[in-house]
Amino acid sequence: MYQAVRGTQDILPDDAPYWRHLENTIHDLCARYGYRRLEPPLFEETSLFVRGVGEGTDIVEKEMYSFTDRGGRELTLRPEFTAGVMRAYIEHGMHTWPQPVKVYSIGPAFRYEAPQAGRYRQFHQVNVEAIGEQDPAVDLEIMSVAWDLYETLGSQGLSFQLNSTGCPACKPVYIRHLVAYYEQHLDDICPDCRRRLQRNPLRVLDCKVESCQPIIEAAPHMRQYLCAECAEHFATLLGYLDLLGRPYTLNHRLVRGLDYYTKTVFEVWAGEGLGSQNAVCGGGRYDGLIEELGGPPTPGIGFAAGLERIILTMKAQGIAIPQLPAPQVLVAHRGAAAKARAVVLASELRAAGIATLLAFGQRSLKAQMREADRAGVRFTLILGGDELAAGEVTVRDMSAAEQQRVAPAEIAGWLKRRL
RNA sequence: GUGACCAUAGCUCAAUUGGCAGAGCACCUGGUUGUGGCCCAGGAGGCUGCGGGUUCGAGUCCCGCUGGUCACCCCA
Repeated sequence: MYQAVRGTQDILPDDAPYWRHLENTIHDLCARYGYRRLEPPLFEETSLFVRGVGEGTDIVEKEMYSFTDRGGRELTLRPEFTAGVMRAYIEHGMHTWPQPVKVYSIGPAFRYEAPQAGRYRQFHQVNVEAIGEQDPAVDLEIMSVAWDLYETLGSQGLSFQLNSTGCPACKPVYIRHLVAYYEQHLDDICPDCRRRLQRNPLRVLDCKVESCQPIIEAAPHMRQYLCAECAEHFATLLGYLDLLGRPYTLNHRLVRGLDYYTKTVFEVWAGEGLGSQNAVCGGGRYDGLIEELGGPPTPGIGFAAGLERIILTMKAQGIAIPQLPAPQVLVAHRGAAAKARAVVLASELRAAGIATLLAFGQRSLKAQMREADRAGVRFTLILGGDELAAGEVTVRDMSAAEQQRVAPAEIAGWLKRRL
């Protein structure tokens, strides 16, 4: 028997209301902040992601769904959104638009990872970007969109983790000091950290091995090495956050897996429901990315949030979602002639804007009533020999268990007054 | 990619030292001639994830594969 490919899943009708509610919330929220939708394609040239995400990252090294198409192009299913959005910014000359260009995207992304709770190979993200403005107020705005998303949904127990990773002027200086510090403790750290020191030194900061913790605690912090510009940017952002009374946790160990981040980086951590995955949202500033991809020097900041993870936390916290409207009328019938009338009646009711179910087959009236009951409709319309002869329709109010005859021409109006 | 645990009906789970594969829910049909929910009766639904092995006999024991969950890793 076929089954969904490892790491992929079906969104079934019982879960669909969560998705719809979440997507509606995102669209409303982005509109409130003046972000417009931009949907890049699901796949791009592989080299775009290699350059954009970074050659040494896990994503590029071992997680991309890459393939060669029939024209010999090297393509990759997007593992994240930012690279594609930046490509679109450059390709469509958006640097000539009013800056910053504020856009968002919703859709699937693909990474070849070991699936577990809250982690899938096809997963969905909302991605929000503000491109072309370096003002820390933009950092604040991006973080506020993320904040408001969770606030609007009613999520509890979230924490905003915040750090600055500096810029090309100060980040390398810090890395040199960090490496120098760690080289004095080579015998005390775990093998993974010794490897990280070679490949991606910042990653030692989020090592979880017990014996590495004291080393990390005593390690130099990025913030001690921020250049004047980065320090001022960060201080201004913190001031804005304080003005709005937004709680955040300064986390000097927060480093992110994608190479393009500069200055502000942040994550939102969920309290429960995600197993060992705690990040429901991650983002930051990427002031060098567009230039790296062949565009003009352009600052930018954005974040991505995982929709599956948001829904998992919503369920874990029992967050209520709006009920989707269900059909309120079912048309039942007895006999071929009545069924023909029922087919027409159902069509007329839908045309009149009344969500209507038609009983299929020619099952007993009992079975059709049972179907109406399970569907939860308020009225069942019955068409049989008697109704045909009288030129009327029987309308049964399911909750009151009362019924009456109504003329077909009046039935739509009769129902509309009561629904 | 590494390690641990797990896999029985659509769902949640039973099945004695290895001895005929079951229940609840859900689904279908009935319980007089055209009426739902509650109740009663019946029915359908399984090559016990897949493939090998041990055995007179395997859902049960062994091996491999696939998938799920968890941890590592990483991230949304």
